[in-house]
Amino acid sequence: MGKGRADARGSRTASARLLAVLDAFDAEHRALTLSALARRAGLPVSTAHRLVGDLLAWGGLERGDDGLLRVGLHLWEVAALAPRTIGLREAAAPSMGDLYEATHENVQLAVRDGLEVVFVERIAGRHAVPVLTRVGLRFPMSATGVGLVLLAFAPREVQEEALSSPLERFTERTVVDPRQLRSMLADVRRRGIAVSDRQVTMDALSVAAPVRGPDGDVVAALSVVVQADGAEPRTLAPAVRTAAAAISRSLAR
Amino acid sequence: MGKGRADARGSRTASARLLAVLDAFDAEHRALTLSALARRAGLPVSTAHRLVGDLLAWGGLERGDDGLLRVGLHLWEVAALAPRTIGLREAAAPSMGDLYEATHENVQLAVRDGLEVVFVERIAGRHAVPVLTRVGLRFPMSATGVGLVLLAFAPREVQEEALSSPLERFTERTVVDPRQLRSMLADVRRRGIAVSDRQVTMDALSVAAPVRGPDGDVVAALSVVVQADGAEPRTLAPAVRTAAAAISRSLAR
DNA sequence: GCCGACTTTCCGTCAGGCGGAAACCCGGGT
DNA sequence: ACCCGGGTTTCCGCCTGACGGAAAGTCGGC
Repeated sequence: MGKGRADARGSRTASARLLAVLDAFDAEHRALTLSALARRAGLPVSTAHRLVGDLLAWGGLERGDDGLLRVGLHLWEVAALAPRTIGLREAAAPSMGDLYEATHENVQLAVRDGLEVVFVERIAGRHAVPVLTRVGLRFPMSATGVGLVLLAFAPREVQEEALSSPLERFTERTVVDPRQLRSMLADVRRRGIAVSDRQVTMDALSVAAPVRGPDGDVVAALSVVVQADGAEPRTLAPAVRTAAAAISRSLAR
Repeated sequence: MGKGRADARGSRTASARLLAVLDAFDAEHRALTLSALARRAGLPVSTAHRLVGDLLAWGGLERGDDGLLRVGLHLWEVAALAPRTIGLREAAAPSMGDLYEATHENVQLAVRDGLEVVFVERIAGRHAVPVLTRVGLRFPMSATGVGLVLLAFAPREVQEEALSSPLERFTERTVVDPRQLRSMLADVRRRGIAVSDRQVTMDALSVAAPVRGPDGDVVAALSVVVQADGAEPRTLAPAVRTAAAAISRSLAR
């Protein structure tokens, strides 16, 4: 019988099939052949072929000179209308620029989706520490600086759920004990700033602050990532906090 | 040919219907009620209702607290995998940052799609001239700086087609005579730089240079937009050209 | 020239998409 | 209180056009 994922294949709606085609792409698979795509989507090739044809015509996919299929520009255009993307970016860009100019380090903006954070914008200097986050990527909330902020200010249910599932470990310093995490979160709420010290990679440290929407609830988190050794988070905190506040202010209008 | 418009409603494939739902959103309509959406997509409400349901479940749309429908984060995630988005952005970010720091003006990156340019990235300072372009927006090629660059280096057929259709006018200085445009393009090719002087709005001027892919063909255009009066394009040109060259270089590896 | 992997076309079957209609919900006007 | 208009959601019978197996076509490697 089939391998794991291709099971319920007879019983999917037409839309689900089309969306499965899109889901076949991810950060490791940005270019696919038709049959690889069909395989990953759990669809017969002939079906995939038709759906891909529709998507190509629409601009949701494009075929490169090498014949491989990739995500298309038109899809990106409509996706760029997502409220927590464009709107936030526009509002955040100037302050992020300021912060970058002041620090010359990676400046990142992220929002929460479910139990994960999604990075929506990033300004990366050429001299900044290389980090493994990238725009469009998901991360668990428990490790990163932005994650701590977004978790600390998330609704109760979300916090409970996040704390009840086992915490993913990245480094020896990653916090995996729920009790310890809980007290860190309280600390974040009190100080309005989060520090993730080597919790995601051993050479990086990030300082994050909440960005608030018009009605005061936290809608995003801003962070700066710096080299871990020798860095002094205390000096960064005020800059990050004020930049985040500036973004909040421009969201308010 | 045409990207989907709302047309003959009976004769559409299932996928086309789903994609029509997405196309109902644009820069002026980022949040829609179900019935408005149905109207714009040219679909019966009940059909739209089902499709929207599928998209909500998948994360392609989300329903705000106000009950309105908006483009969802998950759609944006997969769209972020588009090659001419993420890849370019990553490569371009540092140089764009440098250019911004040197000028403190709007720095923009655009690619060509069909007969139009699409802006894929922009760094906007708080002191920069307000411009009407925005990330994710389309523009005709004939007016903007980036458009001139992308048109000048586009394949013959594209140039012919662009020159044969009537050119859109934005200001009194917009070039609408094909002969004149043709000579401007030759000039752009010769000098490796394009200047759009008040051709899109009367207060702005942009200077653009080509970004080349690994095999030497022009894949994008980089531009700086400045206040039109008093600006001296000649001083900007070298900076833009070198930044664009730096991006080309980092694409080559 | 043969073989394997991928792409594209064809077509008979029948699941499930489609959309009209009716029920439901909600706020605002009188 | 009542109705009315606009939106949303549910229901269900008809019939279309999606589905996918199979075969033909294409390309490249050995």
